[in-house]
Amino acid sequence: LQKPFLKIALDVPLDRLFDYLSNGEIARIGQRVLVPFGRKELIGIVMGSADTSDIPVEKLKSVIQIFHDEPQLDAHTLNLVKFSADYYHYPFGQALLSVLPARLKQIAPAKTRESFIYKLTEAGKHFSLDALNKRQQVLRRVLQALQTQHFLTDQDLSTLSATAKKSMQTLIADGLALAEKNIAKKQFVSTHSHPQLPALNAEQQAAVDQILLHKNSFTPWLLHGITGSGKTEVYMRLIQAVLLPESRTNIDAQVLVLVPEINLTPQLEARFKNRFPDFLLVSLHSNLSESDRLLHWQLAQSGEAKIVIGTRLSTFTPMPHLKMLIIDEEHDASYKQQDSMRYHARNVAMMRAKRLNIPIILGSATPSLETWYNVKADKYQYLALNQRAVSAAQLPEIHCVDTSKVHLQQGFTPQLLHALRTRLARKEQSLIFMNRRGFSPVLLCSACQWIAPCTRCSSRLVVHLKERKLRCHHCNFEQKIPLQCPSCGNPDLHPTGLGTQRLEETLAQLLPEARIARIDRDSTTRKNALVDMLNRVHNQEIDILVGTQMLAKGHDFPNLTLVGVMDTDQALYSPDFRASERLFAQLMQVAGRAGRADKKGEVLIQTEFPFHALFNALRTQDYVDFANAELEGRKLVNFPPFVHTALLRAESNRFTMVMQFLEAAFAHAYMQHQQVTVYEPVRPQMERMKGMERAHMLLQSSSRGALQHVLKNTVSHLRTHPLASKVRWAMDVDPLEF
DNA sequence: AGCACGCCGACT
DNA sequence: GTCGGCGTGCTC
Repeated sequence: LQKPFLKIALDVPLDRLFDYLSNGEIARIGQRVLVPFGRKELIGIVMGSADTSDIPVEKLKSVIQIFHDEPQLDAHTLNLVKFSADYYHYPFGQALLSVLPARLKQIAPAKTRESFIYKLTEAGKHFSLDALNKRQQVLRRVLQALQTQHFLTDQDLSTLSATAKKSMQTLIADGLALAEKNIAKKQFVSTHSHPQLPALNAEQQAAVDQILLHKNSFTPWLLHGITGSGKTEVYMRLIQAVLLPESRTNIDAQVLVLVPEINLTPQLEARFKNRFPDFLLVSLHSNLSESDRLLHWQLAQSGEAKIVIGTRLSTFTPMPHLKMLIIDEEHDASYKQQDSMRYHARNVAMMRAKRLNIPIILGSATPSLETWYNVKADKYQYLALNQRAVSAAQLPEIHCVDTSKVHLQQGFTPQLLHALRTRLARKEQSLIFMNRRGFSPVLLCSACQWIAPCTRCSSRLVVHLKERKLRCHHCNFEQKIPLQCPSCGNPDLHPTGLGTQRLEETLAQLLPEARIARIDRDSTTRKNALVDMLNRVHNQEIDILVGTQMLAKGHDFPNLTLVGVMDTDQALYSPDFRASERLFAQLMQVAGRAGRADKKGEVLIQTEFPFHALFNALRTQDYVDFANAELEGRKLVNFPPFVHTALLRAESNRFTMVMQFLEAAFAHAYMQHQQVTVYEPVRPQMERMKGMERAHMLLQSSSRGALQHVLKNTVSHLRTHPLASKVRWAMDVDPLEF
């Protein structure tokens, strides 16, 4: 680009590009630049050039620096971000800059950390340790390590000794060792030998064959496999086929695997690394340090990393040779970004696959209804894995226990207690699962029914007995437990409701001989606490596990044969129309924890509604039945996925401003298009949050195009509205929660 | 969003 | 006398 005016995208909430004078150097589209902006300097991305500018020339500033030595963002990535920014009605510049790792948004030129691997020279190989002075201990150890391990990384050295790097420099100076600059091999090379591939069952083989028949064109697949049916093995076979094609035409292929935002990433990563020792694999998630994040991102962008495993934030990572997309647990809610650009990673990935004309595989045991709807509409191809890959493993038996008909002992039915005692006697493990929502213990006054509220949120404070504190789970506000009721002065205040803490204590009382561990957000805040706890479970040091969602995923406990589900009834009749979909997915997952090895599992669900359709479908582990019925219900009341929705969210410390803003939006959007229904602004369940008053306005249409049209007009109108800068607002397209 | 400029109240 | 409150307006 040699034209005099450059169009630059910047990380500012103004939905336009900014014109700058070229500094005379040749800039390319997608290149990183440094420009003056107001009183500051900002990093921007070159989006184009022009011979003219709408801004008077005297107001234009000049580009400060063009980062010539860096690779620029490719056209596909730029287009994908452009599409997403339009679809989610978010300023393009902010969307684009958010794709970059934070290091690239800083002014200092991004330096890739130099790293080396160290080897012995020929002289070093024949060097005898006896020639060393007795006091040169570190030197001796480094040499010894080199002679046994062929090469060492910087990381190896630092674990060897704090001064090992110095010793290595001595060895290099003496000509005994040499350093090879090699980013890629640094911490990624695995010394494992090729493992024996596990045999595929017929369904797995069919899935692999089918997908590979269409591996060179855009084909969305739903891989529907129950827990333990071997979805991951199917992914790995596909990756292998894409990275190592028989007709070596694709030698530069890359694969992106998206996973939910939970701590199973390290396990999955290890499994993939072990399977593909010859391919550079990198991960991208929020727990990486900034420098690792940059390094991994650059390795993906350069094409050196062949496999990228990442959470939602890696959706837009540039990958020049991307040949296949895999979305594991595609129904997981963590794929939806809940702030800034509120994109859905699965849907963006779908668009990415379409534009690249490559296959995309959505894997799940309990697909989202949206995906199921697309399967039924023949938009996605359907593949089922109905057998557990370990053939000896059996499905658990699922029973409901009617809590309305029996006497409860502190929340427990006699049946569940009996089942727990049986496992204790048999030295098997049990899991007590509860849905956190609404069943945390609150502080209740026995005289006037006062319940301790949060002053900043419309929620109740949760009792934490061990810390003797009340805490808000939304804003982390804390206070001491009051000695008497602030409303009537009654000193008799007690915790009510079944929190996990109370559950743990109750169980300890009822089953004093049991060794109990509680796993939830409070008990696992310490680093490694979760890992320690899981290890204790594996070592049979725990009889009963008590916990929330965290337990439902990814952990395999061979000796666990009973799952008790405490109380989930509020989700059955929740005002949130997705609550039952989530509950079903959760219970399917937690049921999968029971009896994974050769021991048959049992699941006991305590409920007042044992004949609810959801439990019927669960008993037979029949997702298809459940999904069809649920879809039918959504169709009757015209809910997603039968209509497309968008939610204009707004909040401010002053409620009247929120409403004024939303009323203005309503007036503008209402009756703008006959196919789009606009609802009056209303307050959400959580009307107040962190001291902010909230409200929102729903827009809905059976036509995505019509809805987009109204959203576009409304958002651009709102951007110039005087209240837009006083109210915090966001357009949430395809919202998950209302 | 930042970050300025700008005009009115309680402080060494 | 000034330090600082946050209202308004701009950024190529």
